[in-house]
Amino acid sequence: MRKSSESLVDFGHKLVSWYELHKRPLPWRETSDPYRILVSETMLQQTRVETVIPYYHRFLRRYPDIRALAEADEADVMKLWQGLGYYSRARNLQRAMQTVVSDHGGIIPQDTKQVQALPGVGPYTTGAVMSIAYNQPVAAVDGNVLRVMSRYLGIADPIDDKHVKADITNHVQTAVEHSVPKLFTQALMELGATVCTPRRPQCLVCPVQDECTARSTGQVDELPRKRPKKKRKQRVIVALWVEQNGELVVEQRGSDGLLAGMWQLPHVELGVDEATPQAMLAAAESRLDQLFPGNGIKVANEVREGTDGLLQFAQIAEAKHIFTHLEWRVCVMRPVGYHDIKSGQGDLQGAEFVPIHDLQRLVWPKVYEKILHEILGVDVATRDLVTR
DNA sequence: AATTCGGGGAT
DNA sequence: ATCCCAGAATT
Repeated sequence: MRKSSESLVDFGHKLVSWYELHKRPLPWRETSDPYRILVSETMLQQTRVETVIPYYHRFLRRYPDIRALAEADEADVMKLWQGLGYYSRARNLQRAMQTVVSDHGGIIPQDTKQVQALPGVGPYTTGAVMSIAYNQPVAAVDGNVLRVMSRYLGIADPIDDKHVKADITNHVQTAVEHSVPKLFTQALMELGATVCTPRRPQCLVCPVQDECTARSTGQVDELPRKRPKKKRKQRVIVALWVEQNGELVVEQRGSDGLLAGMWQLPHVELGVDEATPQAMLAAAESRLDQLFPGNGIKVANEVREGTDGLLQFAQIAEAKHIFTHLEWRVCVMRPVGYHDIKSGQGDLQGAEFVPIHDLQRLVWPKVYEKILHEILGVDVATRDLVTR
C-alpha cells in the first residue's frame, strides 16, 4: 500500500504531537550530547530500554566524554559492559571514539557517511544520531519502525526482505524530511514501543489509527510478517573445576567469535547426542590431562579411579544457558581426591591459576556468573565480594 | 540472503 | 517454549 507524500507529512505531525504529550522520561532524553546519544543507541541495539538504563548511567559516570572512552583500558570497558551482551558493541564503540579523536577532532561528525563509517554504526544508528543528536533529516529504521510502518502501510511481505526495508525507509525518509527530525524519529519508535506493540497493540489510543491500513483491513494481528527462523543448536559444555590453595584454573576465550575475550573454565564441548555420562567423564579426564600432562594428577596418591579405570569426577554444578542461536548445558566437573595438582605442572595451554578474590576483576559471560556464584558465593558481575 | 553475534522479559 | 527487543558485521 502506498501513501502519498502529503499523508506522510500529516502522519509525522500527528506522531510528534502525540509524542510530546506521551513520551517516557528516559535518561538519554535529558541530553543533547551526541556522544551520550550514541552510547545509548549502541546499548539499545537489540536490547530493551529497562535493561540499558543502569548500564547507561554507570558507563557515562566512568566515561563522561569521548576522550575518556577513547583513552580507556579495553578490559575496563568490557567489565562495564559485562552482562549486556553483544560484546563487540563495546569494542566497536571504543574504537569509534578513538577514530573520532584521531580523525574528527574529538567531535562526532555531522556528516552521514562519516558517521556510518564508524565501527559498530550501521544504517539505524546513523539515522538515530543524525536525527536525534543533530536534528538532521535521516531516517532511522529499527524493529519498532518496521512493525509500525508495515501495519500503517499494510505491507504483507516479510520485513526481513531487503526491498521491504528499503520501501519503508523511503516512506520514513519522506516523513522525517517534513517534520522535526529529532522529535519524529523518537516519536515513531516510541509509538512502536508503547502503542503499536508486537502483541495486543493499543489501536484505540493510536494517534494515526484512522489512516492505518492494517487497522482498516483488520490485519493488525497478522502484521508484520517475518521469515521463519531456524532452531537453536544444543551443546553440552563439560567444564573443569580445579581449585588449589585458594586459586582456580581459568582461561580466556579467543579474540574472535562468541563471547570474544571473556573468561571461562577450561572445558570440552560435546554435541548433545554424544554427551553420554561415560563420554562426559572421558572428556573431563582428557581435558584435565591436557592441562596437567603426564605426571600430575593420575599418579598422585590421592586420586581414586572408578571401576572402569576412568578418573572419578563429581559434578558440582550445572547451568543451562540460552543464546539466540545456541543452547549450552554447562556441567562443572571436579576431579575427586586430587592432590597437589600444581606441583610438577606442565603447560597450562593459556589457562592459569587465578586467586578466587581476583576472579571479579575478569570479564565473565552470564552463564559463568551464575556458576561462580553458585559454587563460590562470589559475585563476579561487579567488583564487590558478596559471601563465601 | 543467511548467519553470527547475549541476554532477558513478556506471554 | 517462543518471540523479540532503538542492529551490525560477516559470510
